[in-house]
Amino acid sequence: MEEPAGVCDDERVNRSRGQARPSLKDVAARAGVSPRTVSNVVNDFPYVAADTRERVRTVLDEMGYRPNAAARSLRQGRSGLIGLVVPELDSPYFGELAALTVRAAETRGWVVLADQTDGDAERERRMLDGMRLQLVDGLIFSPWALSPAELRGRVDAVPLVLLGEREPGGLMDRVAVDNVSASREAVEHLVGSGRRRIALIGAQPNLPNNTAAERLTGYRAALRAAGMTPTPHLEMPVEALHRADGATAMRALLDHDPPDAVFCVNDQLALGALRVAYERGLRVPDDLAICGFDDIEDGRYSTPALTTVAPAKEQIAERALDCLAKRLGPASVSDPYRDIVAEHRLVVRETT
Amino acid sequence: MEEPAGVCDDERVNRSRGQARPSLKDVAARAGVSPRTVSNVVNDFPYVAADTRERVRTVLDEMGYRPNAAARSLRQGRSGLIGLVVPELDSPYFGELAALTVRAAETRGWVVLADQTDGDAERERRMLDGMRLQLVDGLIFSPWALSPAELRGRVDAVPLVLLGEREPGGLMDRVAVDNVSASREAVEHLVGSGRRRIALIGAQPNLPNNTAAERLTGYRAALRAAGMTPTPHLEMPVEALHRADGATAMRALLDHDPPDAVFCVNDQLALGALRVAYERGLRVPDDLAICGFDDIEDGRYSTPALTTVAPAKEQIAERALDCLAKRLGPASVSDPYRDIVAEHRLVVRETT
DNA sequence: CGGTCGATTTGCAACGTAGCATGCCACGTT
DNA sequence: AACGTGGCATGCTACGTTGCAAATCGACCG
Repeated sequence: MEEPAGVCDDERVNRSRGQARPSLKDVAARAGVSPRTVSNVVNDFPYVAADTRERVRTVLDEMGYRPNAAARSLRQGRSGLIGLVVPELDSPYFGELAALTVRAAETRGWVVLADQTDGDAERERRMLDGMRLQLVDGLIFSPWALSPAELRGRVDAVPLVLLGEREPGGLMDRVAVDNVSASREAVEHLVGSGRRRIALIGAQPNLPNNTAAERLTGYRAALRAAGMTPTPHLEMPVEALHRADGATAMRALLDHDPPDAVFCVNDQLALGALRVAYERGLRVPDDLAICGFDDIEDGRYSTPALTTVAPAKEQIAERALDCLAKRLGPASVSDPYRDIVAEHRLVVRETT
Repeated sequence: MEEPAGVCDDERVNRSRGQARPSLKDVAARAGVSPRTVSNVVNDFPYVAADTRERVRTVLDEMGYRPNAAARSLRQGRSGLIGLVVPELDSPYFGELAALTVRAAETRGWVVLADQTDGDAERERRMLDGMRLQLVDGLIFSPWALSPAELRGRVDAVPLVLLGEREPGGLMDRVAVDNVSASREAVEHLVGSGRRRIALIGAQPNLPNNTAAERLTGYRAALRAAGMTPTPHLEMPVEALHRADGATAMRALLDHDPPDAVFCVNDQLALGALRVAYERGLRVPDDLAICGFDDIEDGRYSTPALTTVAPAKEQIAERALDCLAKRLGPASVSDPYRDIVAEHRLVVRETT
């Protein structure tokens, strides 16, 4: 480790590894001012003479100074990073959500650190308790396998916003659509178009995941409201919420007890089901109606195009960031936790 | 949470709200050892007596100590973060790539900071030069709008791996499939199945993006090899590489000069084209064959399922991380830059 | 019993930055 | 001429951590 030598004026542009990046001190030495003054220039502090500012700016440019994020973070106690933890980044819904979150965070000067848990409880725990919590100013977390009790038990001081999942103690901020109402509307739409044997794909009896459970609740409510009786064997459980699982469930349904409509708890399942309908030679929507949830882009271009429930994803991202911004503000501690309901709407396309 | 009594009174500024996270010093005071010893325990330094280690461990647990990432990063000059910069996180290909990268990085003890540029040149520049470069140990960058010349001009502070794009000077590591060969194989497959009027969707004449250009080259090569002459008006330009663009291009083709096959430079375009074929009542693959590129999951479940070129995405992620790991290692400086070719294979499904 | 060695523990310093308080200067006022 | 005053510049310090080297201790050897 050697000194950057202050006066070194050889510009090594194409060198594989230039010397260490200049610090405030290096710039200060070159500009003939104190490090503190350079800091004042960098941070646009008011009392800096115009010519000094000019000169320092020039040197800053020359030397290609960039603030050291670690030092800043250490000094100010803020990193400007927020964590986004979702089950999987490669599922369309979470991909879109991640994109929207990154975009929205950018306008607030935040950088997003994205992580996925693959729906694994252990990994979810690690995200909530692990070291990287010391790295982010706040966390947006979409739980999957972790029970609400465990969520409540977390000790950390970092502001946390839950997506989708409600934490029963009311001890955390949360943003989600009204899954029960939304599902109910969707299924009522199926009922309204004359369907009588309406199945559901996507029950997850062994997971504490509220989202699927709430959508199941809405489905049942719609059936009952129409004078039908929810039938257990029309409620298809799935391992995961991918296309393959939707396909498997659809095959099982068709083999045993063909319905005239399926409500799927997400679009991926619906697209899997749609594919199976095609394989079996069923006409959609004539022989079988299909409705999904999430309004992922794939569904808009499937053949036929998928009817679905569209949650206001931008709103979800924005509101989640709002929550964090509020918690990171001055009055953070005392504010009551919020349960924000994002909008949704039923988008009727060609599968119903 | 109880008030830690007694010895802790000498912490004055540290505890703002009684909830401040404990530092090594706090733990040390409570355990009756020096901060350095606590550090030794945390880092599994060998020379620590068994009972001391035990005692310190207990206190660490009690106080819920977590290392401060900023301080560590400042001290060691390494943050354990790597940046992943892609055009868009919500496009299936990059979503899958991001997921694989995050997963692979995890096994190496790295955390991924995901960013998207929306294909905007200015934003790409910002990513390459901006502050967050001071935050990450390395960068995996998938350029879109930035010209190779600009790439070369960057003052390199951290190791950089390019995805897809080749930087002509050979001054950077790069991982990509052999786009020319892969495209050629795909188009040869179309030729081999008797197609004679083979269009391409996805030319990007105004972008320096090599990927699309290379795939165009492969397409032309295959045609020539089959004794056909590439026709400009069968090479459809697109604004972006989304489904909508594929649909638009397909409509234009069908309106003016219907082909009997289309090779699309990515799957999203192909799915958009497929959708239009359906709208126009064309039978796929009888009337029109369609082939894509990327092997995104949607294509496996579309109706009919999409023939495509499958790049070895896991390999791309792993190799890119390999490059970074190597550059971050001791012999970093002198190593020659590598141009890694990832594998690919043609996956024939139902659209051809 | 002095000396040496290895095991264990510790103090000091520094990474780069920004908060705080103070010092310096020119200018205008009393 | 002494005294504010406001604009401007700068030391000093701490944020939490770890590399380095030195200090402490008991045990063992000659």
